[in-house]
Amino acid sequence: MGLTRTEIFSIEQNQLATLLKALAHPARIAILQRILASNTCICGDLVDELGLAQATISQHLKELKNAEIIQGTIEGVSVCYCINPVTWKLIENQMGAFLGAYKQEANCC
Amino acid sequence: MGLTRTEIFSIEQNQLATLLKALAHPARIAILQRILASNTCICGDLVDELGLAQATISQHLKELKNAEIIQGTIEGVSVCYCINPVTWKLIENQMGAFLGAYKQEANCC
DNA sequence: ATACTTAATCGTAATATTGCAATATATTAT
DNA sequence: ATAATATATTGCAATATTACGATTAAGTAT
Repeated sequence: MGLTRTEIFSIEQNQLATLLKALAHPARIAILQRILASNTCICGDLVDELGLAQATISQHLKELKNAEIIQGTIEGVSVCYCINPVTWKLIENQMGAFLGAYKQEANCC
Repeated sequence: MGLTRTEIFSIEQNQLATLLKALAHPARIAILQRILASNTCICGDLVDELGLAQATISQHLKELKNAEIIQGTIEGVSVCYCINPVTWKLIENQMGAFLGAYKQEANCC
């Protein structure tokens, strides 16, 4: 026990949960907002700007990369990260469908 | 260590992260989809329909309630859950702003 | 009151996450 | 080749999450 029983849920449910989990940390939201702000890619400026240790930032970046939410390219001695447009679109679509399924009705509990 | 350093992030970043964390589990997504499907409220049908123990479902419901994503009303011997429209709208707005901030540019890494 | 039904809570084991110092790796500059 | 810079990885401690059996609480029926 103590392990999410992914086998009893649909691919889509697991996929959306995984994507949301990757987003569900203030540091990772801050990292993404930082990337979104300067549309051009960014690297270890994050370490200076967020107040977290370099190892911690690197770990969060790795998680975002694993989820394919961002992608990084080596640029000389530093690494440039940017949004993965495919996954971003996927999140928009999946979340749009999920959130949009709610039709507010009068008779509720 | 081992504890999220919420103090270095903005209220909004922490709030969005908390909401997404509450959504970021396939069981909770399944529960919400079940509630969304029959717009009217639901109770322990969830225990029968999802393949998880009653205690586990109850715990997931509690988390969704804590995040104010759902609300429950006692209805006789059972409990009826439904979406909290205020929080749902909040998620839509916050996620919309967050995801919408991405403008796909040609020159990226 | 007793039995029954439904849901919440408690306790616990297994696993995952978060954060960071220390170290390793890789690229650039001298 | 050596030094400097930037990022990744490792190891570890603290904490959180997930799942479930067992129990409790609270309402309904007999």
